[in-house]
Amino acid sequence: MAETRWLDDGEQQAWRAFLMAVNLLDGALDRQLRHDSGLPHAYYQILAMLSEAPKRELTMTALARLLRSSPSRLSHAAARLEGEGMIRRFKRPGDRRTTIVELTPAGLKVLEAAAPGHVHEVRRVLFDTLSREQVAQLREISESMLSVLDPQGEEPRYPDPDGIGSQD
Amino acid sequence: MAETRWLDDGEQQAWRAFLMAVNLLDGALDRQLRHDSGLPHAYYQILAMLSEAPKRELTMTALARLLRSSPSRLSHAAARLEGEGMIRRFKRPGDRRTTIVELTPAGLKVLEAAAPGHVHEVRRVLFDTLSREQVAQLREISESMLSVLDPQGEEPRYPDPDGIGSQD
DNA sequence: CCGAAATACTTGAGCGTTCAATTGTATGGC
DNA sequence: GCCATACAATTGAACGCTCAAGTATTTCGG
Repeated sequence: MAETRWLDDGEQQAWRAFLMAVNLLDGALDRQLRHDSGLPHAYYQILAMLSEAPKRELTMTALARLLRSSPSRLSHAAARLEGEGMIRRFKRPGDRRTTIVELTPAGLKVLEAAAPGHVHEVRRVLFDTLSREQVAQLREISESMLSVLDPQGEEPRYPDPDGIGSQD
Repeated sequence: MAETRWLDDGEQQAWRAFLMAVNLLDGALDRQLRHDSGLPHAYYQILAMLSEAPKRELTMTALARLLRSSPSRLSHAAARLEGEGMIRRFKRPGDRRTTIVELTPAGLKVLEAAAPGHVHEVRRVLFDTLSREQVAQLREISESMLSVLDPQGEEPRYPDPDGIGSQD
């Protein structure tokens, strides 16, 4: 391997600040959601994603792909969420490998109850502190990272027929 | 609570991209470090922080503060790292509540061995994809978040007497 | 000084994530 | 049609993190 090119001062400071911020951000969101709704952030995202899908259902694989989650992680999560009645799982007729996950009315209720507090927290720790310009910058930076971290990154766009909308 | 102000399109897209990116970034760093050195990213950060401290030692509380880690988390981590001989813990003479953590030569070796691969990965997924300007933007955005997430945020500056430098 | 409160850290249970292995099902080559 | 391969999802163990509770020590008010 070639000689390591260490981070210069600017990079170092950006990196450290970024790491700390992300670390704390994640903790804050998770804590707020867990406290107010009993859901970890990752589980909230599952419900949110389902709520926007046509018929509020997706295959496990599609859902995992959208959330950039491993199949295993999703499977474990689905087990809990199904046990609590927030989602339902059933095999797709015609391909018995495929499992379809559907958001139940109970799950939708939980999501809708959790959404306002969550959005409030996202605003508090992120958007309220950033200018409109910084939001655009953050988006470009994030997409830049995604181009490396997830080159295949498709982001299927639904017409959002009757999901509850921009709750995340 | 007042009517919820949902995220507008720009915010929504920035937020989603940011979430995915951070999620994948964290996974990538953790995977690389675990694979190449057996250390989770959080543990690597502990060693890195210690390596920069005077005499390569800090109290548990100071270390936790610097890493924005809970005392509990650090305590668990220290137990494992000590068990593997990478750090050493001892009581401070004069205040028997206080525990001092010291990076051992063995711990420093592990850190130095892990550093190049880690920095390479950080470059690959972050700095290589960003312009110099974007790095500055990311830093400001991060510090903006920190002002809310960690208002007390002191960042003690050591003269870096003989830590191995900018390995993180 | 004495007891209450603060400080410093540790512990154990519960939980989500990861990784590797496993099961079951569909498909493509021949 | 058959078998190897790919695909879809699940499982269980290991492990790090969180939270709440606990231990030990020090400080501080009256």
